[in-house]
Amino acid sequence: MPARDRLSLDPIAEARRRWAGHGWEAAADGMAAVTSLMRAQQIALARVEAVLRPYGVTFARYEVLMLLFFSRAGSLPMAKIGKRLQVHPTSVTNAVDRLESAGLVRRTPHPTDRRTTLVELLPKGRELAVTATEELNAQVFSRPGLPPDSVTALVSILAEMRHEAGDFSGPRPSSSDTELPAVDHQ
Amino acid sequence: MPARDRLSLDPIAEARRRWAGHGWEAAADGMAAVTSLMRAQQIALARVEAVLRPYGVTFARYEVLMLLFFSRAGSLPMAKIGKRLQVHPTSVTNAVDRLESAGLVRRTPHPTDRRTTLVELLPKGRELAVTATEELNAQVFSRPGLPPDSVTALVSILAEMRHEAGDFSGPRPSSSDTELPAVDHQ
DNA sequence: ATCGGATAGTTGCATGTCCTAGTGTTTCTT
DNA sequence: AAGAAACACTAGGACATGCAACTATCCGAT
Repeated sequence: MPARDRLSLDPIAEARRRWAGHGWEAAADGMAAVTSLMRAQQIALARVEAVLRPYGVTFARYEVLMLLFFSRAGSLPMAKIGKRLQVHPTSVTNAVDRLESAGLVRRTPHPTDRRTTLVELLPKGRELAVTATEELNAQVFSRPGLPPDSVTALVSILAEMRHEAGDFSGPRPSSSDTELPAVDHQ
Repeated sequence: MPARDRLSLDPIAEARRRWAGHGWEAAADGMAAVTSLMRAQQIALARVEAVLRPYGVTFARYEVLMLLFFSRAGSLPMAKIGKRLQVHPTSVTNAVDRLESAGLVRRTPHPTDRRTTLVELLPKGRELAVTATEELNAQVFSRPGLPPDSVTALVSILAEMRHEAGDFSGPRPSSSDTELPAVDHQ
């Protein structure tokens, strides 16, 4: 994260004005939204990866680890990982390859379905998951650089957008859902 | 964009519940925000790149094109492009290399400062900028998959986040700023 | 006038992600 | 039993990012 010179004006606000000034008013807000999303993701990812780097995992691999961490048996089929994380099967293969090389997970055959291979979280991986998460929580997640209201509003709006894009079919979680007690359903 | 199976439940809402159920309440919302950001960006980027693909440019290169398009002289120094788009100098070199190969821009020496090279938008690049933008406006920016209120709220929240992260030092644009007429200032 | 630091841009290299396409195996469906 | 579908892997390419090293140029301070 190089300390780049900060600009005096918000470049996205400027771009939005230029869009509007060019007769593209109807699309100006959408353009600003998409561009903001790109930049904000970049910022968030950089913060997360900086914390994760000492542990030798990327965010993609950390997500795999956490998925296994929260799974009942501590293991999941490759395909299920891909679906839950919304990534390509090849990306799962790649991520698991590296996690396996690092001794954090292990591939084991599925007991009944011989097509599928299970990914099993090893003790070392479980330990790393906890440690890295506590570090992430402390350094990033518990201080996202926004007031709490904005954070929940952001989550809510993005959930709406993801739902609209077809990420999940169930009811769109409203912000009030986030206040409900944890219902354990598998 | 493969038509992946949509999940029944919002995976991020589930992860948030698990975080909370594990004693990590203070970080649960932040985790959900960061994860949502990642996924939403992926969705938005996929939509944009799908529109841009026929034109042979990526979003990164399209942004360079638009920056030049809106510049007074139709040309900018490399360094200025990097600062405005918040990307590394190497990324600018890379993007300009490809834009130049495609005959969309041209490198020219700076008249007074012989260190800097100017990137000049060529007619073909200007034409592509307009055409691609109109396509993007029609297919993505003018229908972001969110009600207008949510779009402006999103832009506002992300602006707050970017400002907090040090992206720009000026006043944080409030949502009301987006309603102001286009003031042309260079 | 010149020395040294800062700036501009490029290059090479490594890492990581995503995607397509093709392969082989296994399971499900009819 | 035959065909369709699902699962995982491999190879290869495109792309963005980041760091380090290098050259050339500019500019400020002595």
